[in-house]
Amino acid sequence: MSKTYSISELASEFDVTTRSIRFYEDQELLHPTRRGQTRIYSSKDRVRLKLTLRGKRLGFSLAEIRELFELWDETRSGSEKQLHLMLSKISERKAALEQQMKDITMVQLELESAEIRCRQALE
Amino acid sequence: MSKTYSISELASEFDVTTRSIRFYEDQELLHPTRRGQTRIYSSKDRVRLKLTLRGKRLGFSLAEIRELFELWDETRSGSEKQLHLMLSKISERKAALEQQMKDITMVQLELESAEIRCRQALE
DNA sequence: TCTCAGCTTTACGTTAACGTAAACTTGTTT
DNA sequence: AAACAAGTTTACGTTAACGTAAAGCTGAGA
Repeated sequence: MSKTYSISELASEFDVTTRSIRFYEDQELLHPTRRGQTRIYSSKDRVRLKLTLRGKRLGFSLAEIRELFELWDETRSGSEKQLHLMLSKISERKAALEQQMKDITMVQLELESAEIRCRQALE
Repeated sequence: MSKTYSISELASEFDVTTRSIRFYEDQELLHPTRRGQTRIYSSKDRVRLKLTLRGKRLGFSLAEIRELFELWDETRSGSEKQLHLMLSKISERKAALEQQMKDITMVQLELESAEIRCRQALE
């Protein structure tokens, strides 16, 4: 038996509300089992939560994240068509991330020069 | 007289709707002048629109973007306090961007391995 | 003069991602 | 037994960032 987690453990570890975690389940990003009516999260669920939050920080919608999860799961048993779909989704994402990298670099430069301007204004 | 732009010029250049551009004005991100009732955008407005869209791609809210614009403008005439506030806002933003860089790198790695897995599944 | 593209304002509608409150169960401690 | 912490469902509320009519003004061309 590998490790399991309660909802509040995950909530405090990743600093999100239990409401959010349940909402992610509602959106089918997580699939905890139950002991009685209580949710039990596997380490797979934990990883998915981490990935979800990371995706959110990058501006992915929950629907997009879910789509990637599903495609990923289908990859094992995926038809050739599914696999090509996955590959195209992946390259979409990669392109978006490269654009973000560029954006970040630009904004960092702007922040640098803003900082210099501030420091000069302070003499 | 430096160059000016109509709303639809900017809309098509940056591939946003005129609705969005007017909304950004409503949120005080842009300050076009008028000729009659028609909006005239300066090249400063154009730059701000570009920065706004870049900020959005990075997950900044319009309110945050506006805050940075305002602080930036106040920097010229800013008191020492204002300048220090700006500096702290800047370092906040820089930290967030560094986190995003890390996130992107992680997700890129994951996408890479997903891609490899797909290609292997295709033989 | 008419029309028509392009601009305008006003204002209600929509979606995503939760927040918040109410009312309930279940296990544990006093 | 009583209370308390931690979990649950149900469901309405909220905010951001626009979408989408509806209805009107305005200058250039046929």
